[in-house]
Amino acid sequence: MNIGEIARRSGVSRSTVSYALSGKRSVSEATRQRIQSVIDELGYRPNAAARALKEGRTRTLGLVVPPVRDRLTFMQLDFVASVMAAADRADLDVLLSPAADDHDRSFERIVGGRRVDGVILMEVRLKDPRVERLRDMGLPFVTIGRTTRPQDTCWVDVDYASLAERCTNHLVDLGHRHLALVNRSAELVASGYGPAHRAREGFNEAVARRGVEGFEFCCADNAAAGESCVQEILRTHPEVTAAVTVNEAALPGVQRALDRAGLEIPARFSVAGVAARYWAEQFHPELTAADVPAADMGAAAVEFLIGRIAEPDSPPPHHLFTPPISLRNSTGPAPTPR
Amino acid sequence: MNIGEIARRSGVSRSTVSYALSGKRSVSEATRQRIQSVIDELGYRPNAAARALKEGRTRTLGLVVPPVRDRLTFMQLDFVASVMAAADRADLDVLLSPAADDHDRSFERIVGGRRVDGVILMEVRLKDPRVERLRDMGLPFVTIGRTTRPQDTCWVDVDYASLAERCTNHLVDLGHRHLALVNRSAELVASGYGPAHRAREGFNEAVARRGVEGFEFCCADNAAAGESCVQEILRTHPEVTAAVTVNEAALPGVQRALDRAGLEIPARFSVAGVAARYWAEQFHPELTAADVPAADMGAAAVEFLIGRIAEPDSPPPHHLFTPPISLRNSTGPAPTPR
DNA sequence: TTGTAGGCGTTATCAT
DNA sequence: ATGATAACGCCTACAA
Repeated sequence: MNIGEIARRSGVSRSTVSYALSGKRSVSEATRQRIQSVIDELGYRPNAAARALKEGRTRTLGLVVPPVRDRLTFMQLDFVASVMAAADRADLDVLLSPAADDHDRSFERIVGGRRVDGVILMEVRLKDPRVERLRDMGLPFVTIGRTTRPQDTCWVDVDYASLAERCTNHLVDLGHRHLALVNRSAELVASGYGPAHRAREGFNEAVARRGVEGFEFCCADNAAAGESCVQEILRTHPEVTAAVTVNEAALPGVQRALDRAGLEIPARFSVAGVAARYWAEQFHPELTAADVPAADMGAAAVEFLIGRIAEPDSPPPHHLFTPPISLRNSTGPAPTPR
Repeated sequence: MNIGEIARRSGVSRSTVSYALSGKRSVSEATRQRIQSVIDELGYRPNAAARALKEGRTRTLGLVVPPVRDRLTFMQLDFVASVMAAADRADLDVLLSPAADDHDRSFERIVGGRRVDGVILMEVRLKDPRVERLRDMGLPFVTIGRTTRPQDTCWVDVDYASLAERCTNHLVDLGHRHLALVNRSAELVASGYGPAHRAREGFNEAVARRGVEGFEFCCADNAAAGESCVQEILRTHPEVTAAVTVNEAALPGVQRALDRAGLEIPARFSVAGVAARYWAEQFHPELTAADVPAADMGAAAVEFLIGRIAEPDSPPPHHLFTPPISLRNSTGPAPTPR
């Protein structure tokens, strides 16, 4: 079924059908209705490929997600969901691309084949070849997280440095003098993953300024790793009474390790951090944490991207989210040594 | 950058470039190399829309996911991830459509606009208008879950009836005489959601056959609902000593309610069910459960769909997954009444 | 108010 | 081994 067939059956030309549909020039009410009834009867829909070819745009957004080896974190999933929802509101489709770098076939197809009008790039690293590629292609894009040259790209990000710092300060204020940072995995740190680097900086900064002791531990994004990470903390640094965590996927393991060690939260051990609200509330007692506003970030990313598609040469906007730390029940005064 | 430009710079015709790329007719090694070097230099990629228009296929799969109000369950997420991975392996792109019924604009765009070669439909209901629509369109599709007329569609599903039955039998074998079923939400049941209906059937069947008492409780897909659901079970039926659950998202709440009621698992209360392995292992003690093989199901769905795209008139295959129940530590002998 | 015709970038048929 | 050309379905400038 194509526009020619509709035109034939309506007894008009193809252009009239096209205009009746787009409204870009006036069509007499009588013919408009006749055309519409034929369309309804046959269930005609314009072919998206033909339209894309002619118009030079696809009305589709690319969403580049980390390929699934370790499961996506809730934060990432919330983000995907909110991008979907925001795109849907704007009548845009979302094409998924599981790609960690610019050589992944999927990335190549979507970007090289001009399958999308713009791209949202999740989990960018400080130096990210995909960003270079998109820039070279002249394809509008928004990154989640910033690269090392944030001023000339469009991004949304979470201010991990300041959040880690504030969590640390909160714990020091409560009297804790020996703190651990449960960071993301060593691989992520090694690959130049911004949040991990900035969480470290913020933690180290706060620890130094307040004159207390801080130990950083890298931890893979899963519960088992969280459990063994906390076990290691307790073994190697028994004096530690509080932890800052930016690793939400490790939280259930953190919980379990503390439970098993008989360290009641927050009486004997305090935990504060950054997490999707879901995980914070899943923690027991509920976690004092900065709730990453993944939904807002997804909506902002889509909004930015739509703007850049419309005006590619406008200065790229960005937004650094610094959500407040919700005081819940996982932090308390440092236990008095006995 | 288009094929004409490559042809011009290589000093050949467009068709030669096309054939050099596709290999569908022989091209002399010399010209092939010349063309290739021009392509490499300019970074040319065939335009996907033009190709789709000409070839009549998009090399894209549509994945229809439930729109995000309640968060997607892990099972669903695993499924999305595995579809992505399987599609990627087959060099197919995935277009996302958040749609609960056939009138959702996103569904309409993707299906009506022929944006995809085939569709994977998640969370189908027993009677699902999207299925009718796809059938009418003649677009190949695979459903996750079966409708009431499973023989003439292509699907993969989990055998909830038999799994619920087997969990129930296991608990009865252990001496439990008063059991509860923690089912999915009342809305899902009302809307004709297959797994919820079939879990109920399997549970009722087993309970009747074994001559024990069974109570069904509907429960929304989140932890809070799980907690209040268990509280209600304990309040209204204090004689219940075991629960069968098909609601993985409720598990953390189930756990919390039992903990708070002081009912040790499995000494005082047993739980068995169906869940993504992740949740089963997250439970404490680990949950005796049938682990839904979401990854296998996603891969199978993609495989089926590719087959149907290739041969739309072949008899539609389907596969009912009946994963074994992994005996873990959440089930034990019924407590002796005191 | 409506029709005609060209072109978007590809692939493939028919020539050479 | 290669080239010219028509078609895929749509949109829109130009003409009437």
